[in-house]
Amino acid sequence: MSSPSPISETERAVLKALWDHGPGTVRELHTVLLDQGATWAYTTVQTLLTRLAGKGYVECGRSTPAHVYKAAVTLNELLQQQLTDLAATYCEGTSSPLMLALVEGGKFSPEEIAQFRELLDKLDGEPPAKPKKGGKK
Amino acid sequence: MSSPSPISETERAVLKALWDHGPGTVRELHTVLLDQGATWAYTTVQTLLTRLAGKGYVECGRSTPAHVYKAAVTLNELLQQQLTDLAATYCEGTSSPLMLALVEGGKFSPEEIAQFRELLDKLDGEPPAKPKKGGKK
DNA sequence: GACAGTCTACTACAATGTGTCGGAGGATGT
DNA sequence: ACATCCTCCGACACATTGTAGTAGACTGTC
Repeated sequence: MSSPSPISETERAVLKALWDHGPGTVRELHTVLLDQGATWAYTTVQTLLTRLAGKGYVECGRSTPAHVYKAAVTLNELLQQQLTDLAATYCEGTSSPLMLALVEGGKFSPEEIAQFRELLDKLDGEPPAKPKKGGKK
Repeated sequence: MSSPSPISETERAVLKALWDHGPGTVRELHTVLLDQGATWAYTTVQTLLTRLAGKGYVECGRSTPAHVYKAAVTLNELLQQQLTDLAATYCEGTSSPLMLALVEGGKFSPEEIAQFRELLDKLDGEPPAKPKKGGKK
């Protein structure tokens, strides 16, 4: 079920490079990463990419001459996954404790708070895509 | 500081037992866990407890005859820590992307949404609980 | 068609982290 | 003093992670 393979530190760095830089070949990503200060060998990046692909976080386009890798998940999706995982792990799947902790722990600016309100409004307005009967509104 | 030692699956189970059951000795916790279906040996629980203590998640009261262990963090604190960690890892420390993902991903009930609004109101009302000196702009 | 350069696939390996305990030796109650 | 119960330390196999080398397929160019 929801056993999202964990992403390690280094794998994350590669995934981020993919997000920032967009799809690319091993060589391209390797260059990008070196520019960012990494010191890995070409093959290391390749391994990382392969592992990431194995875990489903990136896709590998089999083109010529070199494979092109691209992120298979967005940052937002990844966050959602992690959050879901947290909820499952600690709160029997419910998310409200997370929300509580987030609001309590995160120091948000008034602007952000306002933004969140809008988010909530939107949620309220158009519930899920499934029209639950009894529009209790 | 920001390197909260990770808690493993099994360690988490023990921590949960501590939360649910309250402070207790190794033997007590062991019993509780067996009841919950675990099949660990007494010493396994002990190891887990020790590791948890080493990581700072539980405290060990040196009483006679057996040490009494108790959780050193609450669920909420742990969640906050994990959330902070997530934010640091993926969003350069900002929490709003998390909020966004949470709201988008979590299917909240109208009641919960209303509850969140209240939370936000509270935040809004009494902003900086800590008067940071030197009004950093 | 042979060569040099580029790629991918496969393999390796040490360092950690995890899951699981066993046994030695000290403290305790009777 | 004896039977217990407890803690401390050490152990071990297995999975994951970080890091990379090598062999062999491909390809564009004389």
